Amino acid sequence: MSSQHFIQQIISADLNSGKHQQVHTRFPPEPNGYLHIGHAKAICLSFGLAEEHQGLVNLRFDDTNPEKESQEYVDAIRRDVSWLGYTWNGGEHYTSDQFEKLFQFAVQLIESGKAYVDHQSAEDMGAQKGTPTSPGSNSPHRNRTIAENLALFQEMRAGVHPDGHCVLRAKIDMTHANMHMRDPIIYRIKRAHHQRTGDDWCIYPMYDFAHGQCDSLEGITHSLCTLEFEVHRPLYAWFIENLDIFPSRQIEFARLNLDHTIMSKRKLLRLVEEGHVDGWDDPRMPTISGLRRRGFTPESIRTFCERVGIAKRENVIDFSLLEWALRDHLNRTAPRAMAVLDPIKLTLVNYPEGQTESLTSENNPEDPDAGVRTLPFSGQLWMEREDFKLEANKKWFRLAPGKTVRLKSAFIVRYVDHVLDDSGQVSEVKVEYFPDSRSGSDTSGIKAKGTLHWVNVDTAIDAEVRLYDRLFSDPAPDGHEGKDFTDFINPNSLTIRPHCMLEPSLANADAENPIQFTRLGYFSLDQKRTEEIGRPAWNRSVTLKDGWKG
RNA sequence: UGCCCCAUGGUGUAAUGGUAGCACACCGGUUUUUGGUACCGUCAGUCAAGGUUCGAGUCCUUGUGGGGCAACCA
Repeated sequence: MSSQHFIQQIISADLNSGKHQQVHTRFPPEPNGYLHIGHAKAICLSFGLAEEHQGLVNLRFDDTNPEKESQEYVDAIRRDVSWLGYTWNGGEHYTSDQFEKLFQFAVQLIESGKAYVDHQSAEDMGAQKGTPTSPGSNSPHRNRTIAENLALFQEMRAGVHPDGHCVLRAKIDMTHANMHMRDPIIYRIKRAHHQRTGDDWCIYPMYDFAHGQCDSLEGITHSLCTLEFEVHRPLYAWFIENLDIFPSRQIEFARLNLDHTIMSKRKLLRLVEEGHVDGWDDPRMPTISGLRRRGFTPESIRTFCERVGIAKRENVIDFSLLEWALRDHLNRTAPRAMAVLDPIKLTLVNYPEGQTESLTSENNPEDPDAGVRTLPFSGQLWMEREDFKLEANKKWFRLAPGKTVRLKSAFIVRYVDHVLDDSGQVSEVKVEYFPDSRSGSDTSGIKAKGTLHWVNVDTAIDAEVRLYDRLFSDPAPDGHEGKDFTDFINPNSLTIRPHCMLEPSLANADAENPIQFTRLGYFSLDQKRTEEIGRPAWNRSVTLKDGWKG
């Protein structure tokens, strides 16, 4: 029995005490942006907890601010949650479905003398609110009669008053130590077209007046949110108590922070709008859609979220944990293939002119069931530029004058000569091969320390490969006062290799099945870019761990 | 000069008054037709001071440090 985090403990206690018979959670995004890895943590938590207890999860779109929200975001959110592998078995809900009910709640509050209409300007109300260290003061409209408030609120709904002319406030305590309890605004007038309710409403409830009540109406037992809502909890409970409805409970946990990236929707939106990235799904983005396009798997993200844990303390997770989760999954599942990213020619001087042959190679040494594939081979191959060095020491296992290496799943070869191009760069390496060193039936007795990947020239696929580095060069791009996070954008976050050489089996690849390019990393086909350029384009999702301390 | 939350190796997270453990990262080794994987090992931690207790990472007090709270945003 593994240990439980504090929310699991609360749930166990509630189940054991009989407070609840079933766990019912919800994931409540505002459809005003794309989901990111931080949301993935919240999703895994709420869906995971329900799964654990055979409970229910609702997907709820918190759409109380029509000016910032849109259907595009609703669709993207649905897609991302599904992709992570979760099903909202408690149904799909919208706060806007409850607008009428919420209006009635407000009326109920007015009728019990706990809400009033205020006609002051935003500035005046702000001034009366006080500060965290000094109490606020009462509005001159605070003691209107119930009848007056009822009439005015009906007028607000009926569109009698212009935008911003008045608001409905809860009557709590203007001297409360918690700013959120100082007569919070619960309804405002806003003539904005809502993507679902159209122009039915010109007044919209505020977050605090909608969230807890929706939780309650949906029968949510445990309403999980991030720490910044901690100070809202007394208000959340106040509405539920004063409305006398199902007692959903809000519990807060620490949000996810990742080093070398940013996690605020507002800032991610700026990256998109200012053209720093290709869009919300740019493979460098920490969005779910970006990670998906980058080649991350749902399994890896879920593993990551598990490892990150749940607690109340502020945290910054190493990006390497995310990379580890991906490698861990793909090492077990991704088929291997060979590709040369920076090709130079490798000529076997003693290989019979015009001859070709077929070699076999295992698809995944970690998984015998993955089978084998055939590789065309000849005397004309591509090899990686960085696998050859003119001057090498004893620690260099790859090709160099005097060195002998194994070509993966093929033959052992020994350096003979090399050719320089006009600019003095190595353009071709010539080697002799040992016919009796064939992989699987090696009788040569020759030992080679290094193994190189290669691709046969005649059958190679020409492809674009996109290599990514972190988007920000600073571990905390938004943590510097006086500096904008865009100041820390890494100018080398994307490297495009326009003409790479891939083994022919990769002709059948698709975006859903990541591949390990032997010795290089995990890669996945980029559907969008492939269509754009009319030939294969691949993304490097993550490199292999590089144990070489050269 | 307020209120609320938090504090365990570099990072994250366990230990529910009774042996401070796990993972990632780092470093080293073994195996290896991927300088990958796997396996083994090293390094490294309870913010401070008091108190309660046979016994405190855990409970209490005070301090220190970090975070949050004053949108007609969520």
